[in-house]
Amino acid sequence: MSARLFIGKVAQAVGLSVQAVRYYERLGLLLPAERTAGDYRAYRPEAVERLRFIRQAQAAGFRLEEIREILRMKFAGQSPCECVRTMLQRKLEEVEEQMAALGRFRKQLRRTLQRAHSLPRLPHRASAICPMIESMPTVGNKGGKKR
Amino acid sequence: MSARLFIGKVAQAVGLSVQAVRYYERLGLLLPAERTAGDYRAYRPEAVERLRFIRQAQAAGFRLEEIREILRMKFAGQSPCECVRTMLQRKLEEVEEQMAALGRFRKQLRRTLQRAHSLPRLPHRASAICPMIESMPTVGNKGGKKR
DNA sequence: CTTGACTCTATAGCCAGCTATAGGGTTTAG
DNA sequence: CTAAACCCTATAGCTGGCTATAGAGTCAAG
Repeated sequence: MSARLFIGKVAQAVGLSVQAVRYYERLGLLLPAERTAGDYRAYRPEAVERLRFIRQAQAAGFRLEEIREILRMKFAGQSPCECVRTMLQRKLEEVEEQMAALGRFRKQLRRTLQRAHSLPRLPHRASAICPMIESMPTVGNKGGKKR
Repeated sequence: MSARLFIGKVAQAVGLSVQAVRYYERLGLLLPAERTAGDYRAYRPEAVERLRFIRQAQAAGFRLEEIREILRMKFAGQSPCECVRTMLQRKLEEVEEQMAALGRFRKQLRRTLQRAHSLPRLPHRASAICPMIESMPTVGNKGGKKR
């Protein structure tokens, strides 16, 4: 009789918005819940756990699509752990890369700011827009973003 | 007579797509070019320099909106350098923050992978989806992205 | 039975920086 | 004069993870 939760309760329990929960369902992260006669989603408590898992996995750096795959595997009776380990490994490498890129960018910024002290304040060459920026080497990458 | 470049040449000269150049114009980064009788944009060579500056500024980590402001200042006869310095300073702080967040995330990942070696391979508790992920502490932030 | 809180679907919008497409017109070498 | 290569505007779509809105229906307490 009880043990059925409407979406608002479920969302509240995990700290998500109602729309986010519906969104997860649309993406296939959440199995479609049973419905009441009036077409309300009626969740069982397991759904809350599943949503909590989703949040955990997000915190672990997984994208929703990846999470869906993990859940699908589990649902298919497989243990996703081996695969998850591989994914985590890959994440780690990505993070390393991002950090390296950010580090390069930071160095760049520092040097530019350093140089700023020794540049003439005003006026600039007429043709220049801002020597501070113009004197920066072009780094093909804008600071750790993909592209 | 010569010295007029159509958009394709200009784009090619700076390594942008034609659409990107038009997009910059729409955003106000590029002054509207003169037009031929047939409504083609006819650029003078300065436009190439301006676009190059835009790329530099992008590489410096500025967003297009910020670049537009810098250019507007210059156009208004002001020296944007002081302001640019402030912006660079702020960028630097942002980068520091991002790096710190990434560092925390990396630590997290490493610990999780470490723990993976000591976890039972199979089978998991029925209720668990993946203990590896479930054993991770929730870190409000998914690895250095904004949000 | 009313009322207010809740829910439903479907659609559009946000961020940033573009790319892709449709359906036309222009330029210029040969 | 033809034809290829170029250009024009306007609109829609991409990425990812949502949020916001409209317009309608449902649930449950009193």
